[in-house]
Amino acid sequence: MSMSKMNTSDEEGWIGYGLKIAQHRLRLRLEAELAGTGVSPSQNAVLLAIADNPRISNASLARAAFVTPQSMQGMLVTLERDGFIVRTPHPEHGRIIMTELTEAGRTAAQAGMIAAEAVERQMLAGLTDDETKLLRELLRRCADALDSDN
Amino acid sequence: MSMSKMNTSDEEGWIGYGLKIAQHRLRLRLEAELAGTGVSPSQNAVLLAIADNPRISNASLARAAFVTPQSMQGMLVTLERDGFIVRTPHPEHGRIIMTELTEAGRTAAQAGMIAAEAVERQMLAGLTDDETKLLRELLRRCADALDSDN
DNA sequence: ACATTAATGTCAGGCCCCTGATAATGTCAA
DNA sequence: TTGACATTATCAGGGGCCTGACATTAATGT
Repeated sequence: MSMSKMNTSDEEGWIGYGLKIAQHRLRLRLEAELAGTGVSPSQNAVLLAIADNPRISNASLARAAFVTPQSMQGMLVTLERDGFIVRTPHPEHGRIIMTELTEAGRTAAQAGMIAAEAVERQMLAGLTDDETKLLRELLRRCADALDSDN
Repeated sequence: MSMSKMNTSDEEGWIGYGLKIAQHRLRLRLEAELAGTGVSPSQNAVLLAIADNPRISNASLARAAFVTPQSMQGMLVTLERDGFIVRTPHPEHGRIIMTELTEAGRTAAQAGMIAAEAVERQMLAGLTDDETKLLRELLRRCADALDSDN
């Protein structure tokens, strides 16, 4: 594989690989941190989004999480089945269904926020403030370069 | 949202979020680039791993891809069903099943390699060589900080 | 007013990844 | 040899994401 191509900056493999590893471990750590709450990392993100934006619609949640409405629909069905949210039709807009946290949902969201902050802190423990800021900027520039409709 | 919290380096949200966005767009771009080959990004990664390591076992592939043997098992079943690989029992070891590329698999792997390189280039188009090297190092340090068994 | 378009919610089906469980095959020490 | 342990492969079931297809409602243009 790749026999001595020491031309530019290809040392030690692709950035896409490092990206995958970092997010893989981030997910594992967050799963472990959320073990007591009964929600997955993805579900936790949805609960936090609802906490920040009550009575939000399925489509809006999907856009916020960068997933399709069908994917978010599946998550909301599960979250409602498990008692973390309730979904009620919009009083005026006949088609929108509002999603709100239950008491269990608020409890889980609060614990999930603490868990997410703890994992983020652990991930950045070895970085200085300047390095953290730089990393965020580099990631944003990579994402921008990959944007389909730039 | 986020009303002026200019304390340290928390500007513009979490690194975990930026990580998710970058990998999301990377996956979308790679899916588009692989559209003609009939394989997904995950399948492409498996084909490349087999190309680099013929007669590899399911368990070894799973370790290389950081997934469980059960997950890899599902992918191999699909790849064999679609004619990209063949799986034959190991002549000596009795339990191991060797995985090898078919002619279609080799063709797809070659096209997939080109596609992956193209997407990587696009992602890093706006970064200097030094910035690329720094990004790779920062990602590695983040992954190390999250390692369970460090 | 009417037709077209956009937005929303939903069902069905598939892929990728996970945990739990099972079975068969090395491997190695007592 | 035998028994404990590790490795490998696999089945079953679930979560999270996707595309395709559909129906309903809102918004818009003529």
